[in-house]
Amino acid sequence: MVNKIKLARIEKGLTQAQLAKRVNATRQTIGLIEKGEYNPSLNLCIAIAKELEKTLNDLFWEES
Amino acid sequence: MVNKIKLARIEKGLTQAQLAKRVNATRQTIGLIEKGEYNPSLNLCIAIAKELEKTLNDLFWEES
DNA sequence: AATATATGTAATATATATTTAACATAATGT
DNA sequence: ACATTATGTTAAATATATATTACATATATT
Repeated sequence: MVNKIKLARIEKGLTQAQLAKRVNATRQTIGLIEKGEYNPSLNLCIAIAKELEKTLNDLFWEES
Repeated sequence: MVNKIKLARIEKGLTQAQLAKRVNATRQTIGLIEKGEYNPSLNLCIAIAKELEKTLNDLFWEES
């Protein structure tokens, strides 16, 4: 399963480092979130979503 | 502005303590989230949304 | 071959979310 | 009046998200 965040980031033509800078995070944090090994804060999720022109549901929600 | 989470919780007929228990959090944490003074973790947001039968966007997303 | 870029990963430090415990108040029921 | 329930709030302790620094690798470019 390829990550939705990674896909959205690549669609926007951004590197991990570029996205990190725009959301005031580090490259490492972005990498871990994309790996799905993280439990990021709501504010960071919102910042990422806005930067990638997606919503929270688009990137972080899965119907079960 | 009354909180969307508080509204959804009351609609479900739950107290802060009851919701807290169901999402493995404390009453205080729920209270602070409802006050909007908190930056909760994504996992907690997801747990709250599922328990209240809402989505992340319903409770935590605002168009700007 | 050498350099630059993008990403993976690990150790330690720091900031902050969350818990625990406690006390306060308002509302309700007996 | 008394007890109970729901919520507000605060202080200190604990867990964990995030930053910082560093090194490694793979790929592309010159």
